[in-house]
Amino acid sequence: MTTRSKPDVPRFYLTTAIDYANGDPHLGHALEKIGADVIARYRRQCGDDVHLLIGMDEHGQKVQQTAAKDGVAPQAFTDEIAARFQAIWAKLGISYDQFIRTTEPHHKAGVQALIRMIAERNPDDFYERSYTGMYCVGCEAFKQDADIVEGKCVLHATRTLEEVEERNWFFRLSKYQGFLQHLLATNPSFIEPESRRNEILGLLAQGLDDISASRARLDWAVPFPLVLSNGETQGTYVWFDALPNYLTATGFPEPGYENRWPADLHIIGKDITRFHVVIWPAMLEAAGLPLPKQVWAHGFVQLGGERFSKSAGVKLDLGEAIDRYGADAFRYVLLREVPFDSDGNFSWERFEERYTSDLANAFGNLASRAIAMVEKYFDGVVPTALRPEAELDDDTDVAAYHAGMNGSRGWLLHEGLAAVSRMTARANEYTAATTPWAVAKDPARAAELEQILASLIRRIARQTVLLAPFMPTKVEAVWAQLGAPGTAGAQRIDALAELEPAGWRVQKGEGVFPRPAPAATT
RNA sequence: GGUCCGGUAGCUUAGUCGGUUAAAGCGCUCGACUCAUAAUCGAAGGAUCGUGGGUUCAAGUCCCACCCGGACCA
Repeated sequence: MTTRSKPDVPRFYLTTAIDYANGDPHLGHALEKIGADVIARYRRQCGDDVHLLIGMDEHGQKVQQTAAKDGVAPQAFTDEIAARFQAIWAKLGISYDQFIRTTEPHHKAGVQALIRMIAERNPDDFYERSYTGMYCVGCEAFKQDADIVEGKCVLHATRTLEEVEERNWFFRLSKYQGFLQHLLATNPSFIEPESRRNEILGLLAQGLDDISASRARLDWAVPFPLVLSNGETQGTYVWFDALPNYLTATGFPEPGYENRWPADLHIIGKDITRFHVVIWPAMLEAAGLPLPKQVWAHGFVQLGGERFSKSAGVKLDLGEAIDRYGADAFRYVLLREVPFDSDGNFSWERFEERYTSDLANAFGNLASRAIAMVEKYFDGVVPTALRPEAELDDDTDVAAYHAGMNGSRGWLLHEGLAAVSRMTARANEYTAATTPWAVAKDPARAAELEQILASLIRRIARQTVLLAPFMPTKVEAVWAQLGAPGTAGAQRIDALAELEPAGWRVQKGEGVFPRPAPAATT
């Protein structure tokens, strides 16, 4: 065992899909990164040593062509795209620990090392094969007849298909079919949710074809380390370049990478499940490396009921969405509205409704009214009092929150938020039922009043901690108004019972979630 | 064309092994309250559970076909 920074702390290495450097970040990218960030923050608040990886996939013919069209070098082109992605992640508060780019020298060396490792361990796994077909530059793939209309690819009608014969390195994926079937049979949670696992099982049952690992005419790529028999050196094909980023990010093949690898969780979109659950484990197995513990495929966001797409003009300006009520509100609404295990919808209308009802009216106003009463009746100092029994009702929801957040039943972040919402509603009901403003009028009921307000502040403090992974900035404003020590984000999220607000000096300030102006409705 | 997933009140969803009047939130309507961000609390209304068959004493919940949406593969 080599040393690591925090030897006695459970580590948690999670990754997101690297994004293709051929356009701007959009809502779909944001959903994945926000979800991953929430999980990362949650685990940090559970005390884990978390490493969140995010990055860019920067090679490929399409990038090269787009750059050429813009009259810039590919590296300069991807530098700018990467900067734009990073700017958005910063704006969204994504707490990534590492940002990998596949054009980094270390990544390129790592990809080559992995390929060589496979070739040494399993000399038959890479072989040469020639192939003839219609090649679409847009797809960077050969197309079948069904996808060709009038000599053009149906997905890229503006580009001309080329008939191409080429000799490539192939990877013997078919050899790993049994291995993969065994993997999913013995370790079903390797891919979740279940619907995605079924998809892969169906795919495996149909049988696997070998896949191409290198491509001709692929200049903007990692040079494939094996030379073809005709002396040609080709570029490494996309998946052999992109997938290993999770591994090369740990320092592979340099010593010490085992401290991080294998990853605990790959978070990806449902469209690339196949690559992460079939090709990637097969590559690792071929190289004799450990497999990641789990792949989680989230769904897609639709926009206003329509499929998100650049070409159809159905898109949402991320910057505008963030500026509306701030990054935190956007993070909250997105994860509340879109189930993290399936598809969901996002619209400005829902955004307004969610923000107003959940954050401004329910949670924001709850904090506001409780803090105001502590100021008014107790000069701002939270009284000491025994917990009312009614507070125990929250325990079920706290448990439901953790169940949604810790992956035990899948990564159901929306259920975590729903649980907090129920706690907020319960606190408002409690306030209405106990009527502290009426109790305050009777000096004989002082003890009762103390209990009510201590309970309310304690509940709000708990909810604030539970919300911290979702709204890292806003919760600190609430935390400060509660007069709580330290920061909400530093609180152990799995030790809420220890939160005791007696003696805190509250201070009411500006509403943390101001109600939108009536005219703001779109 | 094949595989997989989804189609439940205006909207978003929950409905575990099939079993009493199909549940919740938001929105809408009415009532209450006044500590609070015209917020909150309570109540009411609102669903032929995509369509058509079938199995069953009993189906949103199982089977078949079809329609619609999505993803992947070809």
